[in-house]
Amino acid sequence: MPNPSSAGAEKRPRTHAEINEYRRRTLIEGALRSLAERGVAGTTVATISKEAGASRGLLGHYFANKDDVMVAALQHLFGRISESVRGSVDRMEGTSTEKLLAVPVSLFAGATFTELNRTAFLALWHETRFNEKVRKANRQLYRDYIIRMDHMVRAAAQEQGVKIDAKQVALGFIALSDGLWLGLSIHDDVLTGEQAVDLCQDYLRRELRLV
Amino acid sequence: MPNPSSAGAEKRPRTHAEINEYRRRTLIEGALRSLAERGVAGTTVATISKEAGASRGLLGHYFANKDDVMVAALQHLFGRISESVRGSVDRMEGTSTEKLLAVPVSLFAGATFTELNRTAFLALWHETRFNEKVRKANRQLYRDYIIRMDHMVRAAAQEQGVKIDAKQVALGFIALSDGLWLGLSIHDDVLTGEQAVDLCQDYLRRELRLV
DNA sequence: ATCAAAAAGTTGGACGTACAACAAATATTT
DNA sequence: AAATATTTGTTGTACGTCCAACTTTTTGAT
Repeated sequence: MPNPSSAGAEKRPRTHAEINEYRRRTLIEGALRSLAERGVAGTTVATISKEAGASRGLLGHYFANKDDVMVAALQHLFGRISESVRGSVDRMEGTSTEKLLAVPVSLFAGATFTELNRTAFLALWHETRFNEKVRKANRQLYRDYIIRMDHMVRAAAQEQGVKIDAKQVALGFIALSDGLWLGLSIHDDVLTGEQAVDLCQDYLRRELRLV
Repeated sequence: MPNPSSAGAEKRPRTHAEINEYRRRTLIEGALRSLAERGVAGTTVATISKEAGASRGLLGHYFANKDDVMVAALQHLFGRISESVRGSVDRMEGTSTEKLLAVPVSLFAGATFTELNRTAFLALWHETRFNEKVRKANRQLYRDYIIRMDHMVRAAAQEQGVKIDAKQVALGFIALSDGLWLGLSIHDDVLTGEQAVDLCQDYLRRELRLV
């Protein structure tokens, strides 16, 4: 009875409700670990189950099929990152502009910008293109993300008294940060997280006419 | 004896040299089509061969294994795009600044920014992360790409008489355009090619203090 | 120029592996 | 005891690679 590789010494759940929550979570996290380590082609029901410390068959008990695990994994990963960013931005004191500039900091911070998150994201981005269910889930997640960034940019622009196309700037920022996530994911040696933050903040400052 | 799906009415090659060139090319193009249509997990020796109008066994005659086909496909795709961009930029009359601003135009032009190119690139980006050979090939291609962009940015900056970190701006541009390629590849509805060009040119103009 | 031997190109089947999904049996909680 | 959780074995499919047979082009001796 192996435990999930990276879950540490968690107390074993006893009640059905606990078990259910625990298995779902560890299976999803196992899927993310497997995707990060082996990619889409190398991720199988067996590798996911092994990473989750469960048997092959158990996956079928919690998910209808492999595709559904991928959807859940995408939502889990996106949710984790977006909550982390939102949490650290909402918690801080400051103007709308300062909050906007804090987004890239949070996005490229150690807790979020991990090897696992980057590589799993790349794998799921790929999956988005070829898996109908994953594409639909991703579409919704991105829609919300764009709206949220649009609001933040709009607020900051109003604060600075500049008239800009907030939607366009939001899309530019998202494209830039996605590109940096992707680029750094592929070439670890080209760019550091600090440079990525600089590039994003620089972009936002210029659009807000702060430099 | 089926012909390659999209090759049209090409004359059948007769000499061994012609045959060799023809098969290599059609197999690589078949691999790109298969990757674009089916993704990494769905691309098999059989799908590549079918797209190329060849039998399964022939792939082994031209490539040592499937990985080598992927490497060749990446180099082919990257080379095709980079030659297209370089060609249209070198051909034009104008200042270094104008040439730099023409890069995104060429990058998001119809001939280059196709569904096939975008989707195949995403698949190969994914492959880069999990396939040693593909990663090495991609690393070299990107190194050259970064150097080329760095030179162009440096020349434009000198022309405008501004002092900027050319390497940083080059990386920012590459990240932004990669993000746009990726983003547009995933959500066809969010952004048009024209908007992508605007975003890239806007970025470069601000960095060059042109706005 | 001819034509048979050699080389290169090409095919489809065989082999061992591995996959996702299913099923039947066992263990644990309620 | 009933319901739920879990494991292991099974099934049919599909994979990459290898290979022996076959076809077409090239070579070179005449």
